[in-house]
Amino acid sequence: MAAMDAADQIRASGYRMTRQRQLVWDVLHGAERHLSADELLDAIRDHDPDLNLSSVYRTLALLVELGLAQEVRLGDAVSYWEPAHAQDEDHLICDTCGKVLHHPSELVDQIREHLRGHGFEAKDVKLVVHGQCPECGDRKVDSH
Amino acid sequence: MAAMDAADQIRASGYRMTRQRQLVWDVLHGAERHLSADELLDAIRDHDPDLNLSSVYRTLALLVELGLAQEVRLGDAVSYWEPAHAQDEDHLICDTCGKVLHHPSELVDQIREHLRGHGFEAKDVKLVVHGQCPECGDRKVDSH
DNA sequence: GTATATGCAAAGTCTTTGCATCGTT
DNA sequence: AACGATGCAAAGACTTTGCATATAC
Repeated sequence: MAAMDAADQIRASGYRMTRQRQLVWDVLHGAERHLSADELLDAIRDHDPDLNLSSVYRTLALLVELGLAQEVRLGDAVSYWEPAHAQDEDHLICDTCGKVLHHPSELVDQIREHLRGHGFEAKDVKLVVHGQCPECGDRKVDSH
Repeated sequence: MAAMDAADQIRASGYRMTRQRQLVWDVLHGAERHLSADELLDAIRDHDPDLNLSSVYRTLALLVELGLAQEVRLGDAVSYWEPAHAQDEDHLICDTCGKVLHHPSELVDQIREHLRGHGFEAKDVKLVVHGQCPECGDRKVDSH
């Protein structure tokens, strides 16, 4: 059973596969960190100078509709985007180096269970943590 | 030691106390849920029809500067505002009744400790959970 | 060939800012 | 009286939309 790639899934859903959609998906999928629509456009223009920002937005909306991408709001005015991973509900943002980590752990499940114990049935959990990642923390001596 | 109210604190910080600032503070402080700048304005206009949206924004910025209010981003385009409580780092949003609860618990501390155990020093933790609150959950029978 | 996707420009939403006037100190 | 705060309108940042053209199927 060959895995369906994004192009297949787009076509299988009755949409057309275009150069622009492929570019957006490739860059989004290959990115190490979250990108805003604008940053995505910049990155794509290295490969192909002719792509419009509105196409980026329209493609992102399509990818979200198909469950291939998701929007992330980190607390700024802009939205960031990443390939969809249901488990990536937590975002650890290092304020020193700027990296955004996903914490591959049971943390979100723990939160869910904790809340269930208090009667709140959690459907969607979003955890955004600013702080200092292990690498950056190592370089800084504790204050006392 | 009499507690300093918002008006005192504004004056003590060298700012002037105005009708507009008082209104914003009163409504913000008395609100049961998070309000956007626009909603805040609507609520205030019940008391006083002459208040400009830009004054609302400017007052909110001032209150944040003084540590009296804080901005909350729940995942929409708009910002919401509430009186500052360091402990209110979690927002439980009921998708059925729309209420926003603060979970008065040790949950955020647990998250912090969990992450510390993994080497990430959390400074600012934001937890936004959509789901169903105890009251609304009770009214709905489990699917099997 | 036809219907969908794109590019461009215009509009929309939320927030901020410049400037003359008003109001607190 | 002086200087900070307000109202108004204009501009800014980010995103969406209308429409003619281009392109995938």
